[in-house]
Amino acid sequence: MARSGRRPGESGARERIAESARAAFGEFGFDGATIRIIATGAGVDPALVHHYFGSKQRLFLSVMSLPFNAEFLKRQLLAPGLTGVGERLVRFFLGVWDEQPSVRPILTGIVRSAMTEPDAALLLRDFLGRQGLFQLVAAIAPDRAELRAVLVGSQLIGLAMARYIVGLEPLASADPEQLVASIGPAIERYLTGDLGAA
Amino acid sequence: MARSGRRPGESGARERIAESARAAFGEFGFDGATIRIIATGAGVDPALVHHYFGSKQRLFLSVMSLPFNAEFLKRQLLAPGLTGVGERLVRFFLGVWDEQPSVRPILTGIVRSAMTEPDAALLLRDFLGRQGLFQLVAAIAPDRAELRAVLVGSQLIGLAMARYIVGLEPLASADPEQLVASIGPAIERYLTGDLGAA
DNA sequence: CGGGGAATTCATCATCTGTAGAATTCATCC
DNA sequence: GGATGAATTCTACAGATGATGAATTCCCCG
Repeated sequence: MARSGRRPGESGARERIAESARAAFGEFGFDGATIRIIATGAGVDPALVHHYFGSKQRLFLSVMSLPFNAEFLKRQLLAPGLTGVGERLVRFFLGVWDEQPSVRPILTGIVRSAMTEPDAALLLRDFLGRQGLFQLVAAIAPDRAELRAVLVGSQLIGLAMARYIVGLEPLASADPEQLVASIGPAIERYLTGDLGAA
Repeated sequence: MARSGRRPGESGARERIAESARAAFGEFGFDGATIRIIATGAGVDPALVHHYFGSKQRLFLSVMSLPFNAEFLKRQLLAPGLTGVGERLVRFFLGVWDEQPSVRPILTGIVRSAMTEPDAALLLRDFLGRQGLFQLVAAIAPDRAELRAVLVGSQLIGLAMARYIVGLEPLASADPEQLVASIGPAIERYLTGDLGAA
């Protein structure tokens, strides 16, 4: 008579929860994405979320990790030489946001949550700093690589915020190649140019 | 015996609530800043907040308006001519964040809240777009002023996020003049340079 | 000196939040 | 085929949150 208990067949509930969580974190941020919203999105009882992931924080950290491959990026961006590396980086960055439906909620979620959640801010710092961009920048310009990396990071994160989160026009609906041509040279200067006195 | 009722003398409660609200919104964002936190910060009962401002949203909008004076900025930045206008804009921008203790929580609050609160996103769009930066940019470069304005805005907002909200090193503790020298030319190119094909 | 209105607080509501524990159902292994 | 354990749900709690309405106290004007 009761409807509790295990359901027959393979359910894949855990993966459905993870996907629903990514979507919710991406749309509403850490605070706005409630466990009940996530559970409903996965067609599942809220308690099951805790059963699998323990707490909301652990759920966030388990599910929102970025598949960032610095080695691959280095090869991809530096193969044609140094000239045009700024354009290529912007093109790659926009491509990830525009064309990869699985990665986008992770990125928006991290950015949205980093404003208020220290854990998310840590993820963002890692991506922009030592664990992420820095690896790439150090291979291009060893001198003052930290400063160059965060300058590039600040422009890229500002671009993402304006285009994808705040929806600032005409940035939000600009043609990607227009942005590559506009922003690429600025990035390239951060990467290889003269940054002024220390 | 009861402690309710009006208190003797001038209290300035309304202004204390406004200030406490600015501080709380700046530190915790719209969602994190609860009415109780705001009331406690003002030394006041939570109901008084509603008495004066109606709802939390109206409180936010009443209290978080930016004193942005485009005319003053134009005169200030364009007086010495066009050369170096990028550096001057970055210097002015950093000066507002670094040196004006009253404006800073408003800025952090808008940025923090814009990630999840549509009203705050609107404020941010206004500041970066038609009502704000665009006024300045149009006076400098009439051609493609909208695009130039949002490009400048994206770099400035990214800088603010990295330096003041996420605390990304070495950006967070960099010397302002170092940042003026590093970022100013990029801004200047957005303002006056060639942005590539349309 | 009396009354109207503003300031302030109290008590409270309905709702939502993350989380925990117990109960129920199924799959699998011996 | 009974036992063990995992999957899933139910019920519930304790706390926080935004909001409301009534009560209380004071100021000011006549």
